[in-house]
Amino acid sequence: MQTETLYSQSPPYLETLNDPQRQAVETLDGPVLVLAGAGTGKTRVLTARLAHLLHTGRAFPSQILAVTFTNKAAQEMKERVSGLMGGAPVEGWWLGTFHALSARMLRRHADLVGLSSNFSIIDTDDQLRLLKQIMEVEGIDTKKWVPKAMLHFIERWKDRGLLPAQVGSEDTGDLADGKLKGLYGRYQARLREINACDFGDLSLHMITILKDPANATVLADYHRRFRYVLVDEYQDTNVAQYLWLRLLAQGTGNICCVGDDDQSIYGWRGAEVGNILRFGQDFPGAKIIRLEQNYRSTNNILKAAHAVISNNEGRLGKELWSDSGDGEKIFVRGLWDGEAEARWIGEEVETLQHKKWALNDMAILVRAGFQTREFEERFIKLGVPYKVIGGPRFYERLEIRDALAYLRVVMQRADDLALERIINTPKRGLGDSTVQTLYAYGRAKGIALYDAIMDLTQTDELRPKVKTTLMKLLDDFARWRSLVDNMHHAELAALILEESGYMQMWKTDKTPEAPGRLENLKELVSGMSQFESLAEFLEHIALVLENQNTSNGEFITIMTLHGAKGLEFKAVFLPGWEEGLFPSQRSMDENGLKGLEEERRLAYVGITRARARAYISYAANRRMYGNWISAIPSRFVDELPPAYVEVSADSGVYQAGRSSHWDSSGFKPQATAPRVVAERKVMSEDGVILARGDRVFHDKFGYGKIINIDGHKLDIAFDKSGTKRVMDSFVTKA
DNA sequence: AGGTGGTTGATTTTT
DNA sequence: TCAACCACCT
Repeated sequence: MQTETLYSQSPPYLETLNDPQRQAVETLDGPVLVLAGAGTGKTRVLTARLAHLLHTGRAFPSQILAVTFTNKAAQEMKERVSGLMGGAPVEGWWLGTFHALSARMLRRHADLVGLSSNFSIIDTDDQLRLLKQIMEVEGIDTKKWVPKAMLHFIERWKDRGLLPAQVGSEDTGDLADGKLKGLYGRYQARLREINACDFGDLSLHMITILKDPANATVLADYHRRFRYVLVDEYQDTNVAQYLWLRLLAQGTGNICCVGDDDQSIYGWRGAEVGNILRFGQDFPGAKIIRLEQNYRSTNNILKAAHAVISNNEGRLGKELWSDSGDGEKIFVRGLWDGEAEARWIGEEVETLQHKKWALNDMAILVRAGFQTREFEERFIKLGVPYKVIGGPRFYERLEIRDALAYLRVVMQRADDLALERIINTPKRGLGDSTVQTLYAYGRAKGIALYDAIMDLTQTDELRPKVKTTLMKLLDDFARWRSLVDNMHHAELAALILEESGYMQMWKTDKTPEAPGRLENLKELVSGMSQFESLAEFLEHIALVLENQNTSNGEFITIMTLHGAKGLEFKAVFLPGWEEGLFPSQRSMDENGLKGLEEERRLAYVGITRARARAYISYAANRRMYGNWISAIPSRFVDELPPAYVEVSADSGVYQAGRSSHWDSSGFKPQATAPRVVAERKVMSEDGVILARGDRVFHDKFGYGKIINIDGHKLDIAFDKSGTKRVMDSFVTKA
């Protein structure tokens, strides 16, 4: 691709860009939305744009606010821009995730929302414990109202930028006996008391600060500071983040958002596709630039993906193309059951290996985590090395969280959640009842647990043994705290873990996990050295720590579709394309058309991960939660145009496409309602014509009666296994 | 404090 | 089906 430097007047980072890319880089003023389709060189544009701002002298690094969603993206941007700028590290700019940047700002203004600047950032686990405690105090039945579900509502309110007072009572309904709004208020108050924020608070508090006229100088200061705002993955922003961006970008109005509405797949955790769809209205005078030339996939793959996503209504619209030729068709395969599916994929993987394709070039992308098992079992049997991406992160591990809790209490004695976590770990004989007494006292006095212990150990209210233990614990913490400034934090951490008896606890533990946990603790301590201070380390743990993929070598990747966003593989396997599994029933039940469209975007993401080959499969029977479900192929399979796919099916399995003319009469799948088409003649396995009311026999479910006919799909009330939907070719007339 | 049986309920995940 | 959680028991 390296051509003559005929246009060498322009800086090198501009030369290899295509026209729209170049436009996206050079349109610096005013609001710009770059609609960057999959594989269209988004990162190149982002980094070139940053380089351009610096190169042209439009801005110093410190005048640029560049926001990403993940630390990985932030890191990559940092490295690549520095590469474009001739290797010099770019210092002093505001580049990071929404959360990290918000935290950085909030630490400067914490007092404006009643926090002090050393606030803790709590994770989901702590959030849940906190809410549960509040619910118990408020006398709400935590069986009937599951704290996790209640927390979900609170988080969605936060995502929408709503403070407790702004939540409409119609939003809460009878949730938690109609007390959820109040619980949200208590939850926020409690967070303030323990000087902590949850993730949502980071942006929420900043919005509160920035939009309060009393803090006009703070806002003005940021406006003066940030001349250019750049946002990656804009389709994943929630309303609070949108408000945050709008407030900060108001100064110059120079905001550039990059994203792809067709790849918005995080609606369930508050992302608002509407943000990107409404960009033109939200930022008047906005330029919209489309990147549609794809450098990743063949045209068959792009066209098939486009055909699927075209069924969505809420789109800005864009069609990818490539100059790399049509390539191979997508393989669509129907199989008998999940096991057959795994076997088939295993065979295809081996075939590709014989063709000298590397395992690292292949991935299996599933809708839900439980689907990985069948493939793991198969690959173990075949001796094919694989790796499942996902699962618990390092810092989510029990022992790491315990260790961090010790450090948190050292740093911030008001951190009740942390103290509660380790007060009796290792076992010190401080049971539930003791903790309850301490909490009750603290609540009554309105003081932190730590201070409650200080008070109560001065009295005779506690049993002597408990009192001594607590005094010893306070003593320990006081000593550790006194060492913070005089000792290297990694050493201090090791000392704390040793002196507290925490290390000893795992050394004496005889469970098989214990050695691994000790290993992790050592890793934690040694990993601390690369940070300046304990405070910086804790911030990093809370906001920045990545799941590192350290392992190398040859393996096929198994992961969820969500996890695959942004990645690409030469060959991609997409199993489980069945109604109910993908699109997920729950998604459709809970969010109707919106849910279905998000599932469809997920399908789009999946297909567009493939460079050269894509395999899509569905099983006619699948075991779910212990019983067999007969499944029908996903509607997304039907949405793949025959021209771009090669369809085949095991004998006895309904073949998508071939006989799909049954629904070719202008019939469009509906979002929520079951498909209903005119009743017509259908045939059993042996060619006998079936009608509603007929008794039939099914291999797995036994005898039953047809209660409804929908195309080739029959609703059958089985005598033993209830009503199920099966394909006509699976039954015989009884 | 530690073990057991019975119930429940079960996507997607970053920070 | 199966794992996680909790109430209850020893």
